[in-house]
Amino acid sequence: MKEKKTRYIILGLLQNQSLSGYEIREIISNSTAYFWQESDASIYPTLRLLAEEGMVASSPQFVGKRRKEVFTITEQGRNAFAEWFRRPPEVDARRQEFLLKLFFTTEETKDEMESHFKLHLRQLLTTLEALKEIEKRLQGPVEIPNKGFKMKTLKNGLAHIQLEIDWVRKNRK
Amino acid sequence: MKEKKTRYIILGLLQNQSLSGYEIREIISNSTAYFWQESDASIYPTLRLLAEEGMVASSPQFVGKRRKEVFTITEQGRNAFAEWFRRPPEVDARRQEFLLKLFFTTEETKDEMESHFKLHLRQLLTTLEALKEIEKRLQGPVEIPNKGFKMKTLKNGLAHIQLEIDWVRKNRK
DNA sequence: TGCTGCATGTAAACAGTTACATGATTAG
DNA sequence: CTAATCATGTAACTGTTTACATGCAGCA
Repeated sequence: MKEKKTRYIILGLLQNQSLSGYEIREIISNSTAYFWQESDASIYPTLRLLAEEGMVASSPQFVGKRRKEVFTITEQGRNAFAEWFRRPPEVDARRQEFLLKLFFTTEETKDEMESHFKLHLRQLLTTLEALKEIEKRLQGPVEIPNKGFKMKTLKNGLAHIQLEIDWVRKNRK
Repeated sequence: MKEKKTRYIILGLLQNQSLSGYEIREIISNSTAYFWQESDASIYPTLRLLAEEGMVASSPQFVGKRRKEVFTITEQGRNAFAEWFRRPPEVDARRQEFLLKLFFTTEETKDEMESHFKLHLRQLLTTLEALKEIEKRLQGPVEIPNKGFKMKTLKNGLAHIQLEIDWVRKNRK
């Protein structure tokens, strides 16, 4: 029984504030993307779907002349979110192409793998920086509801990234 | 540019040996599934596709009276695999429902999250055991081509699982 | 004038999963 | 005899991505 998970990150973000599709995209891509990604194009259709189902209500807002469609969660939406939250999280399908390539590495291809290691490390360091940025923001005086749990989520990411960096440094050569 | 990745794990497994669809399924579900999963139903159609493309050749084999369709990689298949191997691994779409729920936890829902932690821990311990089993097999005297790289892949998994277990133990309560 | 960022969307294609279906063989 | 395992498959669905498309506003 598969079911569109995109719904829940949207409903989750709408718990504490009304947001436009664009704002949701922004939040996802620079704060939750490290543990939950969505492609840009998936936001708008899902918002429309949620609106049709009565999970969110939309109303146009204007900043100057620029129109924005702002979405607010409804009581029904809150219930659907709570119902999802209670369900045990599904184990996520692991598909790590980097490890698949490592697994299939041979004496003949180990130099190619070595270059994948290099790239992997660079990407990890970039991600690490990004996460540290978020950490700074989160540690700052900003008011964020349920900061503690968001911090825990972040720390989990930081720990895995740091482990992976150490592992890469030990295993490449 | 998305492209069926299922092809490559199949081609990879066929590098050193000819296998039937069923055997491929078995290998995936009890040895690579920890970093690369495939649903059972995806194997057979992909094998047929690969056969149509000339990447694999199939020939019926009989064990007693039982028919088995055994697949062998072709030169073309080896080239396609090598070409894939050289390409930089794509960053995998992270979608960790457990973390998404942690991120959205509030004072009101923290008990529910606690029960998710419990289940998560149990699942981690099960996975840890399974990985240790594989480790034992791998450390044994069995002849496995390019053992070293397979061992590295495994150790990576073990390290992350162990980290996650420690993290869970620190963060639940 | 042209570029960047804000803002919203659609159509088509594709990958992957679920659920179902079938039958042979072997071990207890 | 019957349950488990070996063995192979398909149809339908659905979630997701890719690529494309549009237009306004502000700034240099």
